[in-house]
Amino acid sequence: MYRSHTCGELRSSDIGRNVTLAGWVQKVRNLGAMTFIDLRDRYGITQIVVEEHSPEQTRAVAAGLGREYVLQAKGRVIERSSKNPKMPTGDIEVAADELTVLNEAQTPPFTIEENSDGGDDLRMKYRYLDLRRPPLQRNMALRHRMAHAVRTFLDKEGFLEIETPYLVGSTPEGARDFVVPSRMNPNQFYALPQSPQTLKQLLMVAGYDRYFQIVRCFRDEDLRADRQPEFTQIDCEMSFVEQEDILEVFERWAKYMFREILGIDFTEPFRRMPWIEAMERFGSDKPDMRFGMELHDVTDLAHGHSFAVFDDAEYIAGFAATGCAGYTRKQIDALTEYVKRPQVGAKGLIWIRLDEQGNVKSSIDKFFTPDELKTIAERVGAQAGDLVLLLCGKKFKALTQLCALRLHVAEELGLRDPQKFAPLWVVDFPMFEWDDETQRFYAMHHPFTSPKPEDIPFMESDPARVRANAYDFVCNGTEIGGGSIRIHDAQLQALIFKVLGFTPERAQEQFGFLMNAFKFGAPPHGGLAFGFDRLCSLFGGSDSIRDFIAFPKNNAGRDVMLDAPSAIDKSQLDELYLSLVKPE
RNA sequence: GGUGCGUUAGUUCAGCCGGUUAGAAUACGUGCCUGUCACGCACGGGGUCAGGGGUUCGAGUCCCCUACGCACCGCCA
Repeated sequence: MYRSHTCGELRSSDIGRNVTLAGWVQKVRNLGAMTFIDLRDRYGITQIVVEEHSPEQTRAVAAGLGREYVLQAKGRVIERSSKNPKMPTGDIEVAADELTVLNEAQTPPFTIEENSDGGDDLRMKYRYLDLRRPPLQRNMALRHRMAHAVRTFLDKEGFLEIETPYLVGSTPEGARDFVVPSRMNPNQFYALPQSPQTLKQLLMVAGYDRYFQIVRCFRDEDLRADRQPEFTQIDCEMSFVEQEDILEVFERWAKYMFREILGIDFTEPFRRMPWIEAMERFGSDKPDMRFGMELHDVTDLAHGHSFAVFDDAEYIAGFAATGCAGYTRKQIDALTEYVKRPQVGAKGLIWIRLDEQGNVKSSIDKFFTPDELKTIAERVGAQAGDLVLLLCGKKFKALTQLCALRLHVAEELGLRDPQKFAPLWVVDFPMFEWDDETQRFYAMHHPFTSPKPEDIPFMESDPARVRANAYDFVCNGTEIGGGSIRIHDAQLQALIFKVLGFTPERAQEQFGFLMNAFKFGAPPHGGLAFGFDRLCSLFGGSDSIRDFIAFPKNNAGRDVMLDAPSAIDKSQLDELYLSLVKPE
């Protein structure tokens, strides 16, 4: 028996027991006649004490220990003469009778403690060491508990977890596919699924009216802090449902998750907001609702004052930065610099200061009377002590820039509290999105999304006007999930493909399997998928999903621990009928 | 495909306007220390300043290229 207890479980009630612990040596504090050893496993840390009267052999082992040695300690639980209230096990320690080194360890390249001294890159290279650290172990445990809670809830609701294949066919729309060559089918390729979208719709045709899967998805696109080439979705689909039925089930699910995992009760229904309203009030289809500072259109008030910047702009809007009237010139300049960064892309920033006495001061004093400025300030909801920030330009461009500025100011004001959660549903997304580059419409969600029945008449005359039965679940400015009611009618599906510029032949070639299936009795259906990694990072209070994935990829999509991707042997290439071309 | 920032001891970083022997903290090693828990004290070892090229009497420092890392834009139905 290697151990009788873990390193996290002994308490003062265990005093007097003979125990055996095993774990990793986190720290050795040698005081001369006595030595303290912090022994760590994933359950916690227990202090082992070796004293002058301990057996000679034990003292010798203690003297030779290094960091991360794997150690077995046998001894008696005793009360500490000086307790450590910071540790759960801080009232006791184990007086070692016998120490056994189960394995030695090289000195690790960074400290394996609550807060490591190692940088991201190094910790990624030695991920197995980083994963020993308590924060990562908490994250992995959180992820496990969340996956478990998902399955518990959906099982109770009658959902079946059904696995779909990872080797599937390539799809032209959407993200770039990862492809896998087929040895048995020369010059042909599988693709790894970007999502099991069409497969789960086929399961609906097959009558599995409540399906879910916690499933890996693959997209060969550039990475971000919250984007990995392989990521995990909670993928769900239901038959004989309308949008309202799906939102009802998954709102209960989300509340269940908040309650089970975080102990937070949401008694009120989640907010709902049409897409256009989210864009106009927050400049984003995933607004952060933890704080106010909503955007307001002031175009009518701003035009016609001989201020060319405004008069030339299609849209002028802004918001009141709460309590920022005291911002110095330097701070306002910094905000101006911020919006002028290429990532934001604004040309400049207009401000109106509304001080505590109600006086106005503005960068556009020359063009507006104080009363006119006050009217603008009132429109954006400014109170005394606020700083009104205005941007202008093309409508959605200005709104998007204002969104960035709003989040930036909120960050500065500490309003983006990771302990606070503001969930909402964004609904009524547009069906199509125009792409200037290719001069055609793309499906904003995906081409199987159903349009609002009342908008179908505009499908060919004014596609931009058509709204979809599509919805996103948003929390704290992050898109956590999204879905739609699908098309189950082959004719309507054919019409959508037409609007998207598919010839009937091409639609048949790419999605024939789905359209054929729809001829055999497809039920009305719809569903949604949640980004599980993002959900974990949201619940874990972190911005990076990498902290919640055991073995993530770096910025360039590389696994620096495995050193993948890598070259393969000529013989492997030959088997696959592949030859390599030198990159430019 | 693009933009910005970065790369100096095992690690995290400092290193001014280009100047003579490149520092700190921590980790590591040795010794001392009976209540530590960020133990303390003393001593010690440890550097291809990412790589290459250039400017200069002289480059960690300035310029160019490359590699790598991070963040972002494009992209992500």
